[in-house]
Amino acid sequence: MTTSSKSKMHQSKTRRERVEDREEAIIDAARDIFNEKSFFKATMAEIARAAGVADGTVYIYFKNKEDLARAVLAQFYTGLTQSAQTGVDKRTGPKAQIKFLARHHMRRVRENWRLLEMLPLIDMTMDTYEGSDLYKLNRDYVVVFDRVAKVAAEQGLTNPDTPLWMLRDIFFGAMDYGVRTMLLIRQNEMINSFVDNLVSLIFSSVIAHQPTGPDNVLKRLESIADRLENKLE
Amino acid sequence: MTTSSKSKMHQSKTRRERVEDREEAIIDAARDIFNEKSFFKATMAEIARAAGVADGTVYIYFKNKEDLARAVLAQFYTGLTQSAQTGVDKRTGPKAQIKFLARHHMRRVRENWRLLEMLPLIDMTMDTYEGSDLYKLNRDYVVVFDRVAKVAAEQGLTNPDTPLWMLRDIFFGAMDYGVRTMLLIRQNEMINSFVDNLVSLIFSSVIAHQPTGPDNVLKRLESIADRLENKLE
Amino acid sequence: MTTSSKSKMHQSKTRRERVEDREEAIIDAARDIFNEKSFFKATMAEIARAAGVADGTVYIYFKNKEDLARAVLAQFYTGLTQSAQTGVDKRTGPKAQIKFLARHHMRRVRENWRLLEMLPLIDMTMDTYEGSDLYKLNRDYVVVFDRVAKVAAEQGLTNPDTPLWMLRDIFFGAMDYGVRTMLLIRQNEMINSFVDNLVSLIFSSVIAHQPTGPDNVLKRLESIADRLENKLE
Amino acid sequence: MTTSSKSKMHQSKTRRERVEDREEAIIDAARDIFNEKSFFKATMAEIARAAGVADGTVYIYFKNKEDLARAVLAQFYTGLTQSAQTGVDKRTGPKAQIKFLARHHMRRVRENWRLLEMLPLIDMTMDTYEGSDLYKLNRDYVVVFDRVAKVAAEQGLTNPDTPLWMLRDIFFGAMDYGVRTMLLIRQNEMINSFVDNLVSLIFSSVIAHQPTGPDNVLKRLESIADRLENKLE
DNA sequence: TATGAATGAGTTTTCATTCAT
DNA sequence: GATGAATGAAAACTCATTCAT
Repeated sequence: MTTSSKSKMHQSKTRRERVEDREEAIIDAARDIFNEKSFFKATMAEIARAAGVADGTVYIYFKNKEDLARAVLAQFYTGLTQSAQTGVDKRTGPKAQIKFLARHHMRRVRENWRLLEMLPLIDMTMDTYEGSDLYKLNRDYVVVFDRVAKVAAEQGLTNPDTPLWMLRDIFFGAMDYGVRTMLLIRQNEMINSFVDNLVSLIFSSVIAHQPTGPDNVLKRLESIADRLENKLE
Repeated sequence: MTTSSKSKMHQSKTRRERVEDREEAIIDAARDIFNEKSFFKATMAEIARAAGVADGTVYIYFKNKEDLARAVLAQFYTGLTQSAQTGVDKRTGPKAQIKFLARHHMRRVRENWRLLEMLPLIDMTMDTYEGSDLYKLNRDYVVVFDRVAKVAAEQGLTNPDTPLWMLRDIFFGAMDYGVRTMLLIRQNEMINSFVDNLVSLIFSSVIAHQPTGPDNVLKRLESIADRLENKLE
Repeated sequence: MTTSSKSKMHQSKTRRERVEDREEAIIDAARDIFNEKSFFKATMAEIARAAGVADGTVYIYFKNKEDLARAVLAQFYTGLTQSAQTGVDKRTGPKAQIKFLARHHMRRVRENWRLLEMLPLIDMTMDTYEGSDLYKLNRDYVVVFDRVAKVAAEQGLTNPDTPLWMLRDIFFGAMDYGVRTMLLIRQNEMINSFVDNLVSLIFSSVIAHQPTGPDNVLKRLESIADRLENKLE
Repeated sequence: MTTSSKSKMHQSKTRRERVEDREEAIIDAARDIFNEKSFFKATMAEIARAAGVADGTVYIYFKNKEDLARAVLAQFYTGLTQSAQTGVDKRTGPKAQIKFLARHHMRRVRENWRLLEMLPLIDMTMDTYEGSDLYKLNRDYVVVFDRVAKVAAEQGLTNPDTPLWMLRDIFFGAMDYGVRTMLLIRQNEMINSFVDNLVSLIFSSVIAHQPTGPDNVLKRLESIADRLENKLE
């Protein structure tokens, strides 16, 4: 590569573009390696090799291994949010949208679960997770769900007693766990059935939600019984 | 522990007992360190120091670091299953039992979440997770839930369309995820509220078909009164 | 084990005998392990296990690993010398005796070559090899050859210009080397042919001056016939 | 090594040259340490220190300790073969050439005997010694002898009954053994005398090699006596 | 910017040896 | 004498990170 070629205006890539290409190549390579071997078993040399750059070059773009991992997760979440939102926009009605989100999430998690395991390893270390870039990106992602769930709630499709954040934890938690057991011991293609059940559960709670007088009393009595029982331990 | 069981009065412990104590001391120390620092950041030297033994001693009891981690998880699951079952036995009715299991699970996971993160690191490596000791212990634990959930299903308290294993994944998944978000950004003491919502979600799908009758609540209250009386004697 | 049983006169072994048995058992086990794995790859625990004693017991009989190795080699050389001398005594004429020694040596070395590799590892460390016990035992062994070779020289069967010690080095050196190449790349059963050639080389230099007379051969055959007759009685 | 080969005058070495220097420095250091302390007693840290590099640097050039030892032996054998062949080429006549080879070998072995002891430790481990690089290098070396010995045989200077490989084993075996006893208990400078005797032995065997009728009968009778005698044991 | 050789702290693991029982 | 659990010094090897070119 001669220096003269760099000065021409009609060259295909600007210096900035080339730099961005490199950065992306490194992130892509890191994502694959991290996802294949987990954060601790992956080595920087391996990642550099996969990216087609020298060991030292990685440190020009990323301060250290953890920083690189953060960038990988950031890229992952950004893409995830984007495709999630795009899919939601294409659909009508909260139920269809949530179903899409569920399927979309499970597929992506299934392909990248080892990547996602890095999150607590990396970010929880920092006392200041809230406020961190990664936290914000994760927030952006779940907001896609939140918006749809809010509409569902407004339409009376979900149980008004369950706060949104809890619904969200149940939604994502069930899927993350489900993906793992599917990977381990179940056929891979139960995602659709899993999603149907999960979504119908979330929506079904409201079907009969018409508390009457005696029901309320019973509920309160049950709650009292629970509390007494737990104290008995 | 009675002293009478020892053959010689002038020595507090037999050699065998001391060996067992040591093994337990090492497991205990390892559990604490693993839970504090995660598998990869914990060092064997650190664990040995915490257990009050020399570095080499750990290797008398455990073949290597992974083997030690396996023992830690085995001990954890065994205790978890035991206390779960004990708590279930003390309660009447699937709903109360499931509520107990949920609270119990969340409390334990909250204190040991980094420990539980070791599981995929260790056991997924083996191609034969099914059939591994750890798999069996985990199985034993979820079976406690399965039994209760089965009764609930038989009583028509849950949605008959949702298979048991899916209910299980939703149950445990929601909690594991919930614990994390609580640790990160929410007040620690939302567990009760979270559990109430999760359980009501699981049961709610049929709430209208077979409402909890006054009989059940009365029975539970009577049972609680009995136990309180016994305790106060 | 009660003390009373030790005081009885009719017991099969005296205390001293039992101690000697143990010592021998340890040496035997050590010999096998050393020969199988070499000095550095063999572990004391392994040897103790093979000998059927506890780790610490080995150190009652031998100061340390090197000391044990020395004892093993001493036992080996003692036996080697003994069987060499016995075989020589049974034969008549230097040539037959040397041939026997050669075959005997090669067979033993072939079975124990890794054992013999310990010698330089152990004894050369000491600046005072001459004067060491092992040196003396090795000396005793080669003396068996020396005596026969001296007779051969006196009978003019060997080249009078070659000093005895050189003949000895050639003799043993050729065999030790030959055994190795046989172990590595040649059929195991070339020993006889190798010996014939080596011995004929040593003797051949004078083959023309004093050809083996018919008398000698006749004498040997007569001696053999005698012994066969004795054996058949 | 000429300076003209470098592209820039102001730098003494190119990066590539420095890398090669380092590799050689490590091999040289390793050779010295291995030769002084033997494979197992030498430590990688010690070798690194002697080579003037950090511990980790050694592992850039050699996969592990065994690999380093292999490189040391390879370098040793390559040099040995080269100087042997050069010396042979300078001389005329098989006898003079063999004498040179003998002296050359003994001098080199005397300075490096502990190095050569590594060979069985390293290469015998591999089931496939034949075909290994080290085997080939060793082969190349003995071939220098083989070629000369073949000429000697063709000129009728050696006993035609002794196969070449046996002559080779006797030649090298006698010397390796001789070096050891010289190191241990004899004056160092007996090499020349040893070589003269060994070579004359190898060549003398043929002096009188003209088997006549009665001689053959005697030989056969002797062989029979041998066999009978060995059976008598 | 890019390179990749060099670094060296840090880790796991082994094993000869000791010593309380 | 016998035991075997405990010790802890070593040693091999790894890898994130740096820096001269």
